[in-house]
Amino acid sequence: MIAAPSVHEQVALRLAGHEQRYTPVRQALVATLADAGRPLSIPEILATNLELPQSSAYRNVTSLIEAGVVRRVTGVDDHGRFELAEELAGHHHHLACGQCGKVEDVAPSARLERAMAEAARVVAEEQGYEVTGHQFDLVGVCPSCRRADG
Amino acid sequence: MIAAPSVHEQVALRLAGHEQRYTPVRQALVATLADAGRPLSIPEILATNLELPQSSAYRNVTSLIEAGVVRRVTGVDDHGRFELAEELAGHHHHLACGQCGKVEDVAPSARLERAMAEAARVVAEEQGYEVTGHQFDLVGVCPSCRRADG
DNA sequence: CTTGTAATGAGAATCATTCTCGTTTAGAGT
DNA sequence: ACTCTAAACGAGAATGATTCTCATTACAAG
Repeated sequence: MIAAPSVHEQVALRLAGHEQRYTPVRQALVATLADAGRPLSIPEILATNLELPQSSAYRNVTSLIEAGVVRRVTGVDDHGRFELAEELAGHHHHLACGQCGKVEDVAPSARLERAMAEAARVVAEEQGYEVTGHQFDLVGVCPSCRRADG
Repeated sequence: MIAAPSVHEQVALRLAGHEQRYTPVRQALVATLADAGRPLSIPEILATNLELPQSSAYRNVTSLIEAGVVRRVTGVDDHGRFELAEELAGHHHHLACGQCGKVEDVAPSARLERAMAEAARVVAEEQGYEVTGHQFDLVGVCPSCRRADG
């Protein structure tokens, strides 16, 4: 799966809006995240970009987050995980393996989204919050960990 | 709000099952979490237990997690947050403030739970995962941060 | 009362992440 | 193409949450 060309254009545009350049390192990061189609940790990103220094990975992921291109996802283990913002990758949810920590994307269903929107509205009213988003994560055991468990 | 007596009994029982004692430090931790009614970070726990050493807080929270009494929740900032397991505190969801990081408990609605259960079933079938639980977090801005923003 | 095992707490160690800083590069203007 | 300025780079140090180490203490059973 190759990233759609428009993704790179949008990223360049957003970075420009923050007076930041769309450098080769950043292009590589965006391409890696677009290809993966699931949130990646920094070690996972480094594993697919052998030449990339750790400090550059962290610094540029932060830059991309500031530009609104990338979003940080907190999974079940200690590693932060990163994915393209929903405007670029589409709205979706996550399925995390509680044993190995791997995270997959899950497509949203209309019924679930409706129920969540209603929940957000109710909570906003009851607690006085301004609700800006939601996160729905399923936790389970992935096929390969199920096999390992026996 | 005082913790129901049965909570302490259940905790003692579960710890015993792991050959661990329900010591004063652990009682204090459970009482603190039960009183709070929302996930607390270690600094928050220490703030309400001035005599408690940091290393004991971390060690005993870990013990309680291993005994299935406490659950770790990852919020919007760097601090891990801890709450009583759902068997003790009841099933619920979270509402996190994206600015100050505070996390509140939110009661589940039947309709939302039904939609989530269906989503879990579909995903389990499609991806081959064994789904063991879910997490639904709303993100927003809490009343006091809304005021501060102006 | 002894004895084995769990728990304690102070400090060191670990590990993800962020910062520092001297060097390099991209892009606008000449 | 040449220069200039600010952004970006990368290696390593620094930070900060969390975990580990270890000598000491407290509990439970015999």
